[in-house]
Amino acid sequence: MSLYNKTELNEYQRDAASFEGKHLLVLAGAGTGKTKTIVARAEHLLNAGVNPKKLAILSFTRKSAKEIADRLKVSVSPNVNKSAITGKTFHSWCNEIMHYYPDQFPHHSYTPLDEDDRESAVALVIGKNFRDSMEEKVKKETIIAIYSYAVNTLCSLSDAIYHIRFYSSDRNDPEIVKRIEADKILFAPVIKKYIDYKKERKYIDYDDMLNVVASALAGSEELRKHVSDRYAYILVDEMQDTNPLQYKLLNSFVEYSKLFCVGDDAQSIYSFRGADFKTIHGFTEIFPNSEKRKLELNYRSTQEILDLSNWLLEQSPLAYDKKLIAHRGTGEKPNVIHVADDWEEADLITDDILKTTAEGSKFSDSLVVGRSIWSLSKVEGACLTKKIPYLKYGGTSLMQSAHVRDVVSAMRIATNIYDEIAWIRYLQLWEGIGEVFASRIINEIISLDSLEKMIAQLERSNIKNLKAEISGTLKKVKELLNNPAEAMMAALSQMEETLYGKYKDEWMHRMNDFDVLKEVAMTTTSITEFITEYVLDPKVETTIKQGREINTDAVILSTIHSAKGLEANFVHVINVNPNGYPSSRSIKQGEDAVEEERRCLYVALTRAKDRLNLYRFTRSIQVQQSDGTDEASKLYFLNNIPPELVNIQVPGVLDKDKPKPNLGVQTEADFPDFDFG
DNA sequence: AGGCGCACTTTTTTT
DNA sequence: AAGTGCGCCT
Repeated sequence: MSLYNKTELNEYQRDAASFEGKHLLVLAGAGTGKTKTIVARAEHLLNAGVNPKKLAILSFTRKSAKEIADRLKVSVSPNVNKSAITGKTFHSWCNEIMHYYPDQFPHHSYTPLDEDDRESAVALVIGKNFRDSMEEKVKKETIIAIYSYAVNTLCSLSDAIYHIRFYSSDRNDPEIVKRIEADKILFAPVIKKYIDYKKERKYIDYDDMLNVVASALAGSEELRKHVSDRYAYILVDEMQDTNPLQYKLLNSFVEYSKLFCVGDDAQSIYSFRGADFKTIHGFTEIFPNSEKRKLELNYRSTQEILDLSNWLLEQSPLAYDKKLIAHRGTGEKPNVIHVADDWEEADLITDDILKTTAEGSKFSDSLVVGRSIWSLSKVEGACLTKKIPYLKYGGTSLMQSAHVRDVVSAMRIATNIYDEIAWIRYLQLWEGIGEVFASRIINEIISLDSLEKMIAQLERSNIKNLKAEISGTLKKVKELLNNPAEAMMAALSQMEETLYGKYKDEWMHRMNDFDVLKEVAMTTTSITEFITEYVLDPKVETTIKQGREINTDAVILSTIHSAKGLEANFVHVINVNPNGYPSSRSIKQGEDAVEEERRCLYVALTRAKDRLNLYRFTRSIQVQQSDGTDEASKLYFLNNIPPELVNIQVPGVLDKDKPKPNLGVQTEADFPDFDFG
């Protein structure tokens, strides 16, 4: 069981895990035992008598944070309090800190806004009149991208505008400088209004959670001392994805806590959230009293898989200085498989999965990855028809789907009556109430100081056939503030008829999601806590039962981003086509974006232990051959792939080699008769 | 004027 | 799956 005491660690991993100095960065390539080392470090500390509550185990995503905590619980000695071991995201950690120090953080009780809510809030702030008064249409997505980039990278509005809108242009070009200034005049008032709006309505967005805590800690030595005492040891996974705002947060712990960070610059794929993979190289300069270690021996894959991965990085103009060496030795060459379309692709993949399971492998030995969760839909369909159980990682979670948001909106109103975004959604659900009526009603009630008064005013408004359920649901939920599961079921039963009208045939299917939601609700003690949980940790995995029990063996369908940290015997990477790797979008954005795409594909390739299959469309290759001059074809990552690195399989061509039956010779081409009668 | 249904397009990645 | 645009209905 114990990782640390047994011979499971190599000397480099053990050396890192038992580090005696202050701060350490472990630079570790894919498959070199990054998670193992961080788990061993935690175990080393716990064995030395450190209270598990004093460990902050952090990562960028929920999945990898949970992974470390789960593995630690298995390997740690039985006399350690396992319930105190938790993996946190930076966001959930900051939320926890706010709750420990409620006097320093009045924001601890604010309603958290997820990305969709934030879009709604910015749309409200822009407003129709404001939008019309502007010379050019201001898109809410642009405002959010600029604002979020500025907050996450601690940069000025001008720099953020440059980065989001004029990235590939010359920063000092007078024309660009002029356009940035013009944008500033346009965007600054909207951003100002959004910040004021959050304060007024008691909202807090994802970026605020980090920003509020990082700034408070930076500004108070007293607070830093207290919080550092609470988290004496900070372990950070996926350090290469850490953005400047998170560096600022960590920087408040360098005086009194010890940092232990692991990462791999070649796996940095979160620049859209402000991470810069080069920052990790400056670790020892940024944090005083720190050292660096390296792990280079790969335990996961065969050499053939690593040869292809290494080759991909070597093609980059950037020097990643990575050459993974397989401890396991050699195996099967990666396959590049040509398919006609994504239907054939899905068919081949699912056939392969069935073949491996027939030979004794588990479904979970297969992993299918794609650039977006949406691109995996054909594979999902094929799994359904062939009765292959699967789990989906990434993309829109169950809790962000429309029908769940509908029910949660009633719960949000009951806890924060000024939650305008929830009011808008809730009111528009009901027949006869659209955008205009909803905002008219909200204008009438939002300044009242209790839900009762709001409901009374609502009932006075002249909506014909005002349904009793509109106020009935809210009243019912209000009575159950400390029983989120009951409150949810009550809201659901009152709203069911209306929701059925909205979702029609889909409703029976969507309704099942509330069973999962109810279980989440039952682990919380108030609706406020439930809503925070809902935003910070929405249940992402959609379990498909397929006539089997939940949590049984299943194939994993995942985005590359969500697959980070995963591994599997058989890995299928779909749609490895020109215009996809790198994506045409990234080509427009310039070289840095293209390099991030390269790292994305690298992450995908290095998930495989024994067999790696890459799929690409035959037609996209033909297009490339007839016109090899366009940008997408030139940059395509599989161009000029040395033939000895892969097996290229072309099913159509193989068919041609089969001997053909003798069917006689048609001497003249003709068309069938057409009936003009 | 405002709501609603229908056809149509468009999807990165995560907290 | 969810957003957008358009025309019809109340």
